[in-house]
Amino acid sequence: MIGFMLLGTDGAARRGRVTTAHGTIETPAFMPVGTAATVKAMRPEEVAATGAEIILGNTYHLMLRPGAERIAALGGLHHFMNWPRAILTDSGGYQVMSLAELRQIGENGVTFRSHLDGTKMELTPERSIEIQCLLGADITMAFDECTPFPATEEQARQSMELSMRWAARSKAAFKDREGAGLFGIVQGSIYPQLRHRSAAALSEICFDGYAVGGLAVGEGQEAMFKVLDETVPMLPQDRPHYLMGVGKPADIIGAVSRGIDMFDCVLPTRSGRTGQAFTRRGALNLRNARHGEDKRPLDEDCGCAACTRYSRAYLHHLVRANEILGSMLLTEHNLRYYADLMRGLRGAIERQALVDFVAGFAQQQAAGDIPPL
RNA sequence: GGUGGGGUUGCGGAGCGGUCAAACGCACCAGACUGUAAAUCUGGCGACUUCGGUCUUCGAAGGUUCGAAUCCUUCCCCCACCA
Repeated sequence: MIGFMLLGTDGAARRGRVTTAHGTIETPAFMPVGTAATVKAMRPEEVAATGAEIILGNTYHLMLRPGAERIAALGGLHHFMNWPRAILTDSGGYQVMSLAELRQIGENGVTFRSHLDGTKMELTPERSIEIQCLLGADITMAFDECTPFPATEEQARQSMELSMRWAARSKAAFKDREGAGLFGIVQGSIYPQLRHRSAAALSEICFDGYAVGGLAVGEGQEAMFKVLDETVPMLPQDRPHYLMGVGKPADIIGAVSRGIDMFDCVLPTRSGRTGQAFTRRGALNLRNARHGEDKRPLDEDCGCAACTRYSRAYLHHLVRANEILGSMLLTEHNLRYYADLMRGLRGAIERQALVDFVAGFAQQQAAGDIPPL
C-alpha cells in the first residue's frame, strides 16, 4: 500500500503527494526513465539533484540482464544502482508493443525472443509481478499489452480485454507490502466506450493507482487529450493518475490540466543524447550550425550545470564531436527542465493559477528562441 | 636518373567504353525521437530548374569512338622501391 494525499485542485488539475517506502513524491511529477538500472548518461545523485523524486526501471530489460534474481540477491534495485529514492517499474507491457517482431502473445502471457541473444522467455502477469517484487519496486505496474496505433475498435477491444484479465491476475499475484503499491493500466486505444469499460474494470479490481496506457503511440495530441477527457473522470479520484510514456512539455501541461498526476518519458534523456534540448523558449537542436559561435547559455533561466557553466557553442561542439559530456550535460539540462516544469505546475495549481501558467507557457514557447546578436 | 603505382564530386575511396552527376564511408546541412532493441534513425549533399529536365564535372591539353572517368599521345604533379 502506498499513500496518496490530495493537497489541492485547480479545475481538473490536482496537487498531491504520493508516499512510498522510499520517500514522498510531490505531484504532478515527472519520472525520468532508467530502463536498465541507470538513467542513461547520469549518476543517480545527479538525477536526484535535478529534482526527480522517482525514476523508472524496466522488468523486461532487467530480467534479461542482469536478471531479477541476481538483483534481488544483490540487495534489490535501489541498492544495486544506488538510488535511494522511489522506483516505479514498468511491467514489460510496452515491450509487448515495441518488440512486436520478437514476441508472440497468448492468453497466458507473452513469449519474447530476447533482443540480446534470441533466448526465448515467457512473461506472464504472475512472472512480471514477481520480477518487479524481486527488484523491490515501490510502484509495480500491472502486466498489459500497450495497444499499437492504429487499431480497429475490434482489435482494441480484444487487446484491452486481455489486459483487463491480466490486470486481475497481476492484482492476485501482487503481495501487498508497506510503502509499495500496484497500479492498473487503462487501455482501449482512442475508443471512449472501451476506455470507460477499461477504467471500470480496473476500479472494480481496486489498485493503488491508475495509469492510462496506449497513448502517445501515434494518435496525436488532440486525440490523446480527447481520450484523457473521456478517461480521467472515470478513474477513482482518491488515487494517483499516471499517464504512461508522456511526453513533450505541452503534452504534460495538457494532461495535468486534465487531472494526471504522474508522467514518465524517454524524451528528455534520449533527446539529450541526440542533441535536442528543451528550453523555456522551445526545443533547440544543439547540432545545428547556428549554435557554433553562440556564447550564450542554453536557457538563461535554468540553473543546471549546462546552462550556468557552458555556452551553446561548447555544447554544440560536444554534440558534434560525439563527446560523452555532451550527452551528460544535455540530459542533465533536460531533466532539470522537466523537473522545473513540474515544479511550476505544482505551484500554479497551489495558487489556483494554472490557466495563467498554461497561457504563459504557450506564449513563451511561441516566442521562440532569441536569435543570436 | 631507373622501374613500378597513382591523380575521381570537401576528405578517404569504388568505378576502368554506354544503364555515371559517378557506389560506399566520413565530414557537412536539416529532420525525427513520447511506459528506451536508440550516444539512434531518416532525408539531403555539382549548378540551375516551369521539377519534365537542362548544363558543367573524374590532374591538363589533344586524339580514337556513335559514345570516354574508363582507350591512346604529350605534359604537369604525387607515392614506393632501386641507383
